[in-house]
Amino acid sequence: MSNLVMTSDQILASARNFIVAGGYNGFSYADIAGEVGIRKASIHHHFPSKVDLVRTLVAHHRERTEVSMADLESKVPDPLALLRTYAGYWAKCIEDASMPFCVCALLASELPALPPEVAVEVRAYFRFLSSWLTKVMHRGAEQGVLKFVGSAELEAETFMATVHGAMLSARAYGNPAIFDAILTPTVQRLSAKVH
Amino acid sequence: MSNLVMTSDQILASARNFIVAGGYNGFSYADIAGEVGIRKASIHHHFPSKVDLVRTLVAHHRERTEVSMADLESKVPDPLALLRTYAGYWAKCIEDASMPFCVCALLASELPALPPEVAVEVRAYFRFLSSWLTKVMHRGAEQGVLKFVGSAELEAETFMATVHGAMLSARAYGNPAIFDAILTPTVQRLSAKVH
DNA sequence: GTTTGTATACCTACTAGAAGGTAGGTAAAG
DNA sequence: CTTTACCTACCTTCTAGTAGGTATACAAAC
Repeated sequence: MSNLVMTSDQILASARNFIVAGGYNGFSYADIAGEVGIRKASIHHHFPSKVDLVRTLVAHHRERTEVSMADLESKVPDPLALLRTYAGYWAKCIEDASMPFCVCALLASELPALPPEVAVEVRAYFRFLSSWLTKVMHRGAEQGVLKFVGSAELEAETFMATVHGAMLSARAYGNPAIFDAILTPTVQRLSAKVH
Repeated sequence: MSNLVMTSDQILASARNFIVAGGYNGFSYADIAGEVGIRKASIHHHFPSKVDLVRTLVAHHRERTEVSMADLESKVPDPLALLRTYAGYWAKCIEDASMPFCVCALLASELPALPPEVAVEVRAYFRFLSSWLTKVMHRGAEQGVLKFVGSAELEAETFMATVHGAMLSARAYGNPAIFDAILTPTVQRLSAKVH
């Protein structure tokens, strides 16, 4: 049983890496089998179809993100510090190449060609992230630690867009540092202090 | 000859639509053949390999973008209006679904899995767009029509990231309006007037 | 405490179809 | 009579997915 969980986790981790590199159609069961060290048919034992595999992967990713965010909120109460920590988390993932792109952002880019079951999960991730950021923006404005012109919703959407776009630029330039170069001033601009 | 050009243009247009929907591995020669109304082998007559086809497509896209931008600069001299027009162009493409995503942005997202010949062209597009936006930012600051804290380069990178991220959000939400909702205030924020 | 049943985790071997690509032919235009 | 634009027919490799087998573990039944 513990062996099962290990292998299925290895399959999910391998699939995540492949998707982050090349999207839904950028990998095959044979690729994963080669990396994990099992046979193609064994992957079908854990995940009957490719759709099952990727749907599970995205659902788990969203659930883990939800837990991480709740965790972060309790540890880092200040909304500005929260945004800094969030941006810093991605900066680290990109810089050490452990997760050079958000798996959901990549899948979202090919959303029209995605199996519907996967598309649903991807949209759910975006909705969660957007609502979480909106909450943070709202709280920051209330506490007077964040300052912006539009609504909290709009500011959250703009922030999320900048994060995803900065990931893309880091990849296009082959320069991880550009992510932090964009995000640090973007977070700073939201600060109510100095200016 | 004119018949040839027409067909090869149809092939490129079809390939562009497929890539915009699902990326490099999201379509096949059979898909294009079906859409254009010719046989698979005929595509190989115009483009010997898939790499040739996509490399040509991206190269043409960059060249046309370069011409369009030069054109735009002569018609719209004001840097702020230039940014507004650029954002408005994409807003229109997304809203009428004629080009709901930038083909180079999509390919950039799967850059690590792309054939090197294609990757080179995609990076060239990003470098061009970045340098063009930097030029616009620089000129805008000189003329006193644009105002920002960091360097023109950084502001250009941030703007480009926001554009690409806003495209992604529009796609993820299935809501074209979110692009304009993000971009209009983003451009406005760069204006030296009012605030 | 063997035996028997059942589930898990993997395997080899296979299938049908789709992938990119080739060989070689035809019809028309210059 | 050569080039262009297209075709049919084919090839090889890869694709997701299936069928059916084996080894192991952990039970309950005798």
